[in-house]
Amino acid sequence: MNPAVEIPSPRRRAPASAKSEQRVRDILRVGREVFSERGYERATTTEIAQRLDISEATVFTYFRGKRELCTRVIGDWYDEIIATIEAGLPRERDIRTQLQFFVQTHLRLFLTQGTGLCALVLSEGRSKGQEELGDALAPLQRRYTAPLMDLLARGQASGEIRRDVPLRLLRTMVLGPMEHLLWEAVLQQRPADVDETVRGLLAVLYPALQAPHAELAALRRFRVDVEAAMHRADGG
Amino acid sequence: MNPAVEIPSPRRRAPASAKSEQRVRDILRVGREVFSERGYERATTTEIAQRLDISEATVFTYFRGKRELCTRVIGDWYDEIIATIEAGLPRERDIRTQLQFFVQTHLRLFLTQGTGLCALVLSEGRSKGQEELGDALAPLQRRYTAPLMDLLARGQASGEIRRDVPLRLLRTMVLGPMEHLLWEAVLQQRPADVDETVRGLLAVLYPALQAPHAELAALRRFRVDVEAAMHRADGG
Amino acid sequence: MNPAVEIPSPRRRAPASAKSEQRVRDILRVGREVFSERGYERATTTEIAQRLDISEATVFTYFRGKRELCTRVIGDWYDEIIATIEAGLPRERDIRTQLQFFVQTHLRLFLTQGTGLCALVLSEGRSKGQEELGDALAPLQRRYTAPLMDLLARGQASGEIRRDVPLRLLRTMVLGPMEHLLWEAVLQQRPADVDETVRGLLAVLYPALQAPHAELAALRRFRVDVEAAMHRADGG
Amino acid sequence: MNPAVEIPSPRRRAPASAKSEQRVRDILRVGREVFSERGYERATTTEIAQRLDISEATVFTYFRGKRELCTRVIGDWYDEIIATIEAGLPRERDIRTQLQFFVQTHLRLFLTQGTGLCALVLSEGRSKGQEELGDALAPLQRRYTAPLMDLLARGQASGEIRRDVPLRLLRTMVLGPMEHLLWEAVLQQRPADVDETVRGLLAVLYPALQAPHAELAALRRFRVDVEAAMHRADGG
DNA sequence: CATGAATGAGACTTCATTCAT
DNA sequence: AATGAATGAAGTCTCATTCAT
Repeated sequence: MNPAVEIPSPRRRAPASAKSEQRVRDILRVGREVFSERGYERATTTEIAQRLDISEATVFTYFRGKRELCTRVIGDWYDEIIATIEAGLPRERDIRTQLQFFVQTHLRLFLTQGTGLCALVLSEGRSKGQEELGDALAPLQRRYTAPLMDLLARGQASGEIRRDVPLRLLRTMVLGPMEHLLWEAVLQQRPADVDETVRGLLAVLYPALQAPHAELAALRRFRVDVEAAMHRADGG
Repeated sequence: MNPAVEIPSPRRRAPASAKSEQRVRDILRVGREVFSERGYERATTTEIAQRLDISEATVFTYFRGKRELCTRVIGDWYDEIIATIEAGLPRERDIRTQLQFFVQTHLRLFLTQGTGLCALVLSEGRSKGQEELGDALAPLQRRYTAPLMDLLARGQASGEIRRDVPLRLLRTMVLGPMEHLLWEAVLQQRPADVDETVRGLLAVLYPALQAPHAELAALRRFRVDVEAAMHRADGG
Repeated sequence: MNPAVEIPSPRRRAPASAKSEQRVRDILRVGREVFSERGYERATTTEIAQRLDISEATVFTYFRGKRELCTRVIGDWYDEIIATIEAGLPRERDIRTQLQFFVQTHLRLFLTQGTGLCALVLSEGRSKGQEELGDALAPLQRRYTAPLMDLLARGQASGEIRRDVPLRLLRTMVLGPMEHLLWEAVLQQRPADVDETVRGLLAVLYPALQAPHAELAALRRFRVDVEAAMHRADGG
Repeated sequence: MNPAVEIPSPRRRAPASAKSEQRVRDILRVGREVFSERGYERATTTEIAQRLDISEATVFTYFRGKRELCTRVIGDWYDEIIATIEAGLPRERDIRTQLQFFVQTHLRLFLTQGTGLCALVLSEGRSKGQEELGDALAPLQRRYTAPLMDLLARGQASGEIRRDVPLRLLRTMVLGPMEHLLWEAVLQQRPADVDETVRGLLAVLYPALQAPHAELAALRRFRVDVEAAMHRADGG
């Protein structure tokens, strides 16, 4: 028994019934709105409560505090993204197609509902004095980039992706431009044409990732294939 | 001098002596430190004043308030970057060399002191009720990317940079990975070897920007056209 | 540089001018009132501010928080007691006289203004979760009992106090009844006749402390001395 | 049963079944634990409910509120002590033996679970706006010290205890050191050897309470008279 | 010009208590 | 009888900003 250790008085347990689960969802939903609109510091528990027309105390019945709520908001959002990617990634297709899916899905999710959250993560996750949040984010960040790393690794194994450059750098080449596009979108409040952007991005990006001469070979094969297909269509 | 922030706008007095100007510079310098270390909300006028060993009230003698000080800090920072790039860019050398200078200079400036300011801009330019700042930022953002856009355009003109992709996208391919590298560096507290990093980045990046050989270019265009046609057929 | 260490934003320094010292004194004075009337938990910074007709924020300009204010209040009070004892203790007189001074001074100080503070220290200094306050008190507690321990030790050296019992127990025999008297006074809100009480207490207490047969010897000597004095008065 | 707290006073229902009584006992038992560990203010109904694994609301079904529960807890505790002493006191033995029983029983009861409750009484019986509790405590306090007073009175009657000092003071000499020992034990987290402590305490204490020999008594009275006369001459 | 001093406004958080079910 | 759920009221503390000197 160390006398210097203060035993904290136990917190109220958050209920777990159907009704309360709804409450949790409501608070998370509105919390996501407010945090993404205002950022962590400018978001207030008061505003979250007001938008739901509930007492501020109720928010604290379901979440230990502002910080935990924010962590949950971000965590849930990551989970959604990760789930969407993992569920939809067309693993049987070629690497380029998978990459395109990856990029497109991300941009769509971010641009349609997530610019605020994106900024939240980007700015709150890194500034000094936010290590708790940063720490909570680290594993999510890993799970979040895992599919991409895996994709690139498989590409290297199959020879579709160049092997003369560390994976880390390739990842940077993919995520970097994506983030930059988001940043532009955030600053300009302009929600851009995702599909068009993705096509353009891939056109520049993929050659950089390909094995040095593979592109030429692939395009030639492609041309031959298309030609053959046309012949089949014409003649058959 | 950035037009959006150049009015000193003191509330009661307009100091113009040499001593006053030194004060303004001091406050801007320390303000930059503090804002970049802590972000806007977590930065306090108290801390800024204490680091200068002056009274908090003095800060308010020279700046209308925290917000204005922050705007000036950001504006000055942009000005510096722009000036450094514009002054040093070796316009007589080939495009790759110029690009390398651009990338290297940026990474150096950012890694030295700019990651915090970068996040500051990101988080402040956005959230609700901060439109003023966002508006003040837009022209800076434009001037800031101008040298790069110019560089890429000259590259296209000279045939060193591919012409089959919009400039905007090429810019994204340059700035995106740079920013991502910075973000990684900050999160991992690993002060990265700038020169080494720049070399690696350019090795992957430049080929993607280069004008491809004729056959390659034609094949690429072909592929893009087919894809677009497919999309039209699919989506309508 | 450990990224997990959060650098706290620096606190405002408490001013040190004559005016501000007066403020500190005022707040300590009223803080002493309120803490002693209500105990730590029920005392509020709001009430302290209201009684002084100042803003609550002002209290926090001069003290880091409620806890620090309370610690200062208690510390100052101890200091007063210690100073009074140390200054007034008649070291040239016999042990009994010194002990009487010690007991009397304490009871007077406690009963006239300190019952609330006494209860504050007794109850707040020991309950779980108050270790910070308890720790701050420990050295005071030592300084506070030091004169008594010294007194008893000198008594043992001179043969006036029995040596067959550990000092600790003797100290308990002195402080215990004193505290009990205070406790009674606190609970009954009855401020008791200090002088009368002290005389009675000493009459019972001192014999218990004396060397087993010393009392008899001392009283005999006393009687002889008084008689001699009377003779001198009559005859001389 | 303590008259001041015997009314169960449920707000809406008056449960009287065996099951209900068990609930009341459970809550009182755990309430005692929590109040004694944390003190009144820092104890929470949440913690009491959680330790019993019942709903907070249930506590309020059986007690009007926190305050009433606390009053009952204290009352029951007093009742227990009083009952234990009254039942076990060996009235047929000599006074010293009875006193030893009294002291030993108290220390044991206190050290087992009572130090917190002791402080609880001390802090709750006092501060402003708590007069109700203080009033409820007074009769308990009286019943609680009654056996000791009786003991000492019988000692005086039989000549075993000195008669030259008011009973009240003798009581103080007994209870005071006991309480002080408890306090030390709590502060030092050292669970003291009760039997050893009691022996030591009695060895110093009892002689002080004993009727002195005739000469000694006369001399003591003489000394006190002289002192009183001096005081009259000096002050009054 | 510089600042010591003060503060209004508001943030997060806790907890005893109520009430419908 | 028991409780899930909600909340009013209150408390501590922070900070940009003002103003007289």
